[in-house]
Amino acid sequence: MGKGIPTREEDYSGWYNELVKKADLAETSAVRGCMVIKPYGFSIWERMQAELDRMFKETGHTNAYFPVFIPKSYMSKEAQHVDGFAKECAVVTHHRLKNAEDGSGVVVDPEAKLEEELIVRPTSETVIWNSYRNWIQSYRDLPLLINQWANVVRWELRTRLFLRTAEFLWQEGHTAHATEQEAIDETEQMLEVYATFVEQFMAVPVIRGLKTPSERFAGAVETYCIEALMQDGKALQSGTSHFLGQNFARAFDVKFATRDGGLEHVWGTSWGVSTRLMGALIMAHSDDNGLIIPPRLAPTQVVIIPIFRNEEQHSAISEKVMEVKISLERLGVSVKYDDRDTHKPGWKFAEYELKGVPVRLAMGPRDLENNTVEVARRDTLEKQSMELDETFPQKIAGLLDQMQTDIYNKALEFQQDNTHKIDDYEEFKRVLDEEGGFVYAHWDGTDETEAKIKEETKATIRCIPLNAEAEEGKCIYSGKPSQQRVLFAKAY
RNA sequence: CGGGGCGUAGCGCAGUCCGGUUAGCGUACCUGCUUUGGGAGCAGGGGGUCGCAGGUUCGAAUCCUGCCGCCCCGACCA
Repeated sequence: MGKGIPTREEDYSGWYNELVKKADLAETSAVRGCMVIKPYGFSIWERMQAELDRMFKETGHTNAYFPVFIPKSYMSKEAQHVDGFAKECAVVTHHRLKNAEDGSGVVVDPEAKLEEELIVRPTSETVIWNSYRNWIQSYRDLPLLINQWANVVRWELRTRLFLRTAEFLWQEGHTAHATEQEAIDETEQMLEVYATFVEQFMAVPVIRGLKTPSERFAGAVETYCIEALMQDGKALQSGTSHFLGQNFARAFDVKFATRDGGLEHVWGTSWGVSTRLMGALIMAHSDDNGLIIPPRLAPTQVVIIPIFRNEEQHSAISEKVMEVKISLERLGVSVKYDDRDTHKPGWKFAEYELKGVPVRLAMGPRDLENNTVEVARRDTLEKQSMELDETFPQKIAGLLDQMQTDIYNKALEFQQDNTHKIDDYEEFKRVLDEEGGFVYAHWDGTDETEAKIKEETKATIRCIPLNAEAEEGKCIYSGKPSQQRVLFAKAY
């Protein structure tokens, strides 16, 4: 493509990195591992937030906000939790700077050392459950259904824009329930909310499943996840929903009086999706010309570009375009009219292609004369001339719906074409090495086998699929009996 | 933390081996004219602590020493 972005074929990760930057989604910052999300990238994230937030509220959740700092002692209250996160925590040790005595700048004031260090939250279970102790007294206080939109910090060794950054934006739901079953139902419900969002808005098909014990969230009894397949054949974990059992309730002593006068620990869940979804969106659909954004998430669904030689033509076209714009907006379509005379039409065509605007309308003197407009769709790059009659707005709205479906179906077809059922370990290794994709294979259920396979193939068990058919088989590695196939892939 | 690579204009790079005019090219930016149905053309213009600090030298982007930062590959991870 024109702007020096490598093709996917040449250099997939180079393509991804350059696309993120050239499409104005994000850039690296002065702080190692942290990104600046630029206005266009953030507007897509805001579309995701808006739809997810609506879905959370429809399922009874309310938003709240908890502190970015966690007292160090909280982290160690749940033993597995601290094991999972200890290695990647940013720690605040002082609260003041002072001028250096040699005039070289500012230094940390040793006098200002904190009594107890503060951890910059890598996730908020501990600080939230500490509050829940006071919020929950009785079965009447349950269920407690809270969501938080926040930033978190995990000191990752190697980072990539959106896919893995030291600081990232996400939402984290934290709920408390009177019964185990109700908490499990909540965990499963939120997994389904995520799957629905990713499939219906992001147009990315996902596999719903359970993590193996080794991949489970630190402190969870069970971790549910959705896994998506990217164009390079690698899997991306796109959302997780955890059943916490009574682990955090015990760690933070959160008990409630039951209806019959007893005193019990509450049952918890937590669930989250992050700006990593931006990475999934980019990698699932985009091509060598730039981004492809599904209409339901596109900040701008239709861009209109005028083609004119003089001011007279410009104003005549603008007048017509305004009518079209209003008629589309009436149907809920978001429209941008770009009549800047600082860039030529060809430049704008390339620019909006790079940014993935789903539909482009171009109107020039010829169109004005014939009462037509050129309609180009981003996903297929097809162009056609359409009559500007009273059915036109409906046709564009219909086209956007069609594109949403087509983009999903293309991704689904790719996923199906790259999903294999394999029973022979040599074939298993060959496919993962040469072709990538999802591989369904039998597993004996042990950590040892999982670790060995990871060591030998770099592939991990992405999940134990939900609703899979029971099937007698033999573990692909050990040959021991297995009741069900699990999903293997190399992952981000 | 191990291995490799790189720091020169907003971005992408050449120049460094072998020290020597005023540090150069593409792109982007500014001005003007011509252009405008797929990233325009011509002319003119602005923009540089050559990563930082020290050293060698008449003279350092270039040689020496030390430091810093970034990227890629591994281990860790949403």
